[in-house]
Amino acid sequence: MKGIMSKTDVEKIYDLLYEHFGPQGWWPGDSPFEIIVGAILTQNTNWDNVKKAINNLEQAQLLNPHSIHKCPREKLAELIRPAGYFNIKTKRLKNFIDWFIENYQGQIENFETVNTSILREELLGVNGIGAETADSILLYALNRPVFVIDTYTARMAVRHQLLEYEIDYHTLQEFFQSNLPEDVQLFNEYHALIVRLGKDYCKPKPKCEKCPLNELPHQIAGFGN
DNA sequence: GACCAGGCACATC
DNA sequence: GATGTGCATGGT
Repeated sequence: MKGIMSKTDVEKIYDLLYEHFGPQGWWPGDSPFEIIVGAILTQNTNWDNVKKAINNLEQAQLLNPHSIHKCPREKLAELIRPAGYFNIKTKRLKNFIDWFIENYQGQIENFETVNTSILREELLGVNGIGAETADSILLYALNRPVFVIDTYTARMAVRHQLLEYEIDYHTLQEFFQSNLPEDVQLFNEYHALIVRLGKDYCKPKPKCEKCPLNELPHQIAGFGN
């Protein structure tokens, strides 16, 4: 995949975002397991709604794999209702938990010996876990050096013309990973900053006036997508 | 009321 | 292989 920007440009974007927004402190969550639950619940959903669902789970003492495993679907669905798509997300959460307990005894530590690309394939094998959710789990819950792509990333790439063509998930991921040092903390902060950019400026109806990326050399603000 | 939010699987052509 | 659709709550 051919990017029209240089390695230093990709790092320049990071610098601009970091200067503008500062550290984002991702992922919000107190444990790897909570981060995984959040990653599933936040699919196509506002994070504020996810927080309500996670609070409900915490109040019900369900923020651990075995408790969710034993929890009836109806009760689980009711607790995560604020996160939207609660029926499908109940299935997805259960699918993950079943796999996690079956293969790893519900122990996060048991992931440690598994190669990242193998683990990624295994996660993708769970119905309801796609590329972004798998990568979010790998990066934010398990500290693996995997760059997370989301709708904001794709939108930014189009708006700011990072690539000449092909903006599918894998291409975008390769673009960032091949132009950056393999650094978990960098990947963590970079994706979080892109989401912040998306929320503040790179929206479906763009607000480009004060976008920190206006300083980019190739920038064409407000077009695309 | 319309639009949007830190996707994904599945149906259909 | 590409494109369309269902899933759902809550804030702006």
